[in-house]
Amino acid sequence: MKQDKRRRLERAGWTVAGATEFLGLSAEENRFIALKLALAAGVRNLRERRGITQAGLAKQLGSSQSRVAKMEAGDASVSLDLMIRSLLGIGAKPADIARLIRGARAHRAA
Amino acid sequence: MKQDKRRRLERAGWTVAGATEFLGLSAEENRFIALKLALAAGVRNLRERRGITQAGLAKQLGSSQSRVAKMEAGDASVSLDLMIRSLLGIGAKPADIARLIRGARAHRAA
DNA sequence: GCGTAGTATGTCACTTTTGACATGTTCATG
DNA sequence: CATGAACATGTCAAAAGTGACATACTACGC
Repeated sequence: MKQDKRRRLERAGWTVAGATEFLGLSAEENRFIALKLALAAGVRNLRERRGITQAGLAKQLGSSQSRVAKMEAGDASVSLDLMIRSLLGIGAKPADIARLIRGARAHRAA
Repeated sequence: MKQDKRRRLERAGWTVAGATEFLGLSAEENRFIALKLALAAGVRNLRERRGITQAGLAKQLGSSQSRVAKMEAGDASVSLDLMIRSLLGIGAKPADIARLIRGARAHRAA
């Protein structure tokens, strides 16, 4: 399970080198990643709900399909800035974003 | 008042070129900036509450005093990533961050 | 099978963000 | 008014993030 989580994170480009907590991620790194993953999921959900494609969203953001894909995959190479911009771009309100963040949990392995 | 707001934003490095809404910022740009400012204020508040200096926080983040100062000033050159990391670094929980975001209002001029 | 629409993944030149440093400001205390 | 501590502002080389593109995978209708 831990191996599984580590592999998934590394797959997404996260450097799982590290320190203290239960998987070698500090409590804060862990929270930060959880938060990004929550937002990533939020983008995908909302986008699908809106019935638009990654390419569509990308165009509307002045970005590219590949970037949107990476974003939704929780790739380490995409910034929170882009995620938040995307959410706003899809029409999420600050309250919606707040909800996503509040709901972010250090995710347990599948 | 509008002039005042514009000047304050430009002072902080924001490119206030633009488009549609009441100050030439689109609704989304506007929300995005408001959100950053809310987080900036949150960092300062929480840091002071903790009684640590900018230099102290910087050290703990592996950053520098000047960057923390810019961040708290809402400078356009600092990313959401750094702000969120800072909040987590000070000990804010996701719920706290969510509260800050939810409370973000497109700020009216002074 | 073949084509097509949507998504995933890798790479890269270009841009933005970064930490570091210098330097300036403010304000309290001797 | 010196000295020091905390904060502000500017600059820059290095690092991280970016859009774009190519290309691959998947699933559906033909």
